[in-house]
Amino acid sequence: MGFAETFKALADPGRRDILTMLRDRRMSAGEIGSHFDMTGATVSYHLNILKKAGLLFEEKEKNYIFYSLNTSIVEEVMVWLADLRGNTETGVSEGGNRDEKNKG
Amino acid sequence: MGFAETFKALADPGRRDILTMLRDRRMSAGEIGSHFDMTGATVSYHLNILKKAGLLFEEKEKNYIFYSLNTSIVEEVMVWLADLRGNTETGVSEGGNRDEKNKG
DNA sequence: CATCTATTTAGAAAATTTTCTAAATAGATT
DNA sequence: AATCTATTTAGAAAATTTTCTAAATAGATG
Repeated sequence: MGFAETFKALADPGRRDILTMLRDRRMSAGEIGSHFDMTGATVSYHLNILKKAGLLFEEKEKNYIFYSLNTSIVEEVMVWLADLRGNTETGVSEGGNRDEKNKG
Repeated sequence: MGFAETFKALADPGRRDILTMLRDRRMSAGEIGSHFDMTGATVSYHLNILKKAGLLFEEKEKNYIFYSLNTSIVEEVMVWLADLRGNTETGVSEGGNRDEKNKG
């Protein structure tokens, strides 16, 4: 894993659309692909990018493969961003901030 | 702006390091560059990517250019991710979720 | 004003990403 | 077992990103 892969995966608008589609329910690769003007092979490529980034779960059933969103990775990214921003609520820094700051 | 540019900017480890360096204080291009094994021109390229993504502020002083973090863009990304994850606290969807879900 | 310091811009090479077509895999159906 | 359906893998072409060197800009200083 690693944030590089995750942010890279999130950088593509089509891949973000895929994640949004999977927000509420799982979908097969084919159903996902039907929303795009792309080859199935290309959709498969994008699904693989998202999967390697840890953003998708995969379940094989019959000849289908169903994909769903891994929200825990989404949350990991949010935590990283929250630390970058600086923790405005608590006045306490989680990461590498060793100074007196964040008065609140 | 747009999320594509922002996520793409965040995808590079060096660029994330730059943002982390700027978490607490502004720094000049040269000071930023001194932390990396790269040409000044390359650092300038990365700073420009971050700036175009909306992640940096720029202040010119003397012959220096100081960069600092734009936390409001960081927060916009966090909001997008929070919506993707689904709003687990309130049970109310901000985005395109029109179903009964999120029991709490 | 010559020139030094800080930084960016230009242009090209190298590396990576994205896309396609064609072929491979694998389970389902006849 | 033949073949149909869903999806992935392979390999190559096209597009984009990253990096460098060299040159340009711009303000500061002797």
